[in-house]
Amino acid sequence: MNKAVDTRSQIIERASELMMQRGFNGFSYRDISEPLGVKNAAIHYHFPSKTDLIHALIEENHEVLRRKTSAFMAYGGSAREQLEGLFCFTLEQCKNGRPVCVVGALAADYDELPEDIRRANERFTDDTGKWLTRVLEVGREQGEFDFRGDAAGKAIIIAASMQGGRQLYRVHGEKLLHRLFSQIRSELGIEQ
Amino acid sequence: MNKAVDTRSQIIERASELMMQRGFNGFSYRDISEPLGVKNAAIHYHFPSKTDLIHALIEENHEVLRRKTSAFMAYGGSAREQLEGLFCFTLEQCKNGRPVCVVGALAADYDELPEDIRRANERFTDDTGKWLTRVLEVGREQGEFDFRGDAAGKAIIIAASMQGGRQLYRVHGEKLLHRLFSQIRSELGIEQ
DNA sequence: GTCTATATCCGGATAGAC
DNA sequence: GTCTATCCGGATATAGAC
Repeated sequence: MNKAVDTRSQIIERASELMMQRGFNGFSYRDISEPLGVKNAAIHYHFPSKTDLIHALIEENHEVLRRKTSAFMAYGGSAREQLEGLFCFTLEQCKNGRPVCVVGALAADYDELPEDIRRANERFTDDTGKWLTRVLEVGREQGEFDFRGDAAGKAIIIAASMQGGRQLYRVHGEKLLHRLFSQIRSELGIEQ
Repeated sequence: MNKAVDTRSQIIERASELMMQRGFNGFSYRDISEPLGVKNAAIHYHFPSKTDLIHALIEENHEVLRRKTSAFMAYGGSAREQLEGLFCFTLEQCKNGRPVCVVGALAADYDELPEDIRRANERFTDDTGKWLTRVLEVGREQGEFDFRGDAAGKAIIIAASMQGGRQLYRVHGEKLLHRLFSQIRSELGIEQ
């Protein structure tokens, strides 16, 4: 692993953090280069334009999600644990200064974004929705969850509320997220 | 109503639209002044700084919400109608190029915002939560809704999912919002 | 692969004329 | 109350040296 690879991944890491903190228009190249101890030109070398950087960043986040969820999809496991993992992940991200998820961070600028970024974003949310639907289905089959109706519909309201919850976290803090998680558990028939 | 008042309110109107479209950092004074046929300086006359403008904009939106909801709070009415009004309002806003609500638009930049704007935002979301909780309570009392547990918790998940739904609207379009609305209705025991 | 230096543009904001 | 003119800082991006 040479220096270039290292710088490249550090840029993506820092850019992800900034995106989730401040959105697409909320950070500059200096916010990345300064803490990394490199110059703006170094970023342009790895990613010619800002949209190239964003594209790489979405793919990277997608890849992380894939790794985290593939084990469950392939071999089965506790649905309850998967759900709590989602809650935990969301809470940790918020606490670590990443209160806006990638999709949310891009939402504000969506129609200015190039087509390929929109596609990448679409695939990302699609995969998340499918994973959550599967968790709900498996959880019901295994008797961990108790709910009626369409698992896909349930997945939509949960996924949407997690995104909205991140926004409300900013305004009302951690307590609100815990109340949201409690409500979701309660609606899945999980005694707490 | 003289010219100044008119310009002032037009600025707020246009700024609201831009905020909900692109977020705090996503628009400039030119985006406001050009379509209004005035110069940037005119905006600075009415609102010395950008945060002054944002503050006025939140208050204005809050006022609109207050007017829309006060009748229900004071005299009672159909809770179902109120809920459908919320759905309709959200969908119309999305379709009219306002896919991000004020809270969401500010979320990305929240910790850069001055204290008074944060307060205004807090009051806004508080009032929304209280209104929705009341709608759910009244709806259950009147037999329009059927759900168990805490109405405030239900309000949180619904409010959060509406905000998140707006973000997902960008990625997956109107169909997703309709599925979200259906799911909420179904979880409130409303036959469709 | 990373640097320095620079180009180009656009942002919010202010001063002062009308 | 709105204009013109201007300031100043910061943004993305490029050219060419090392």
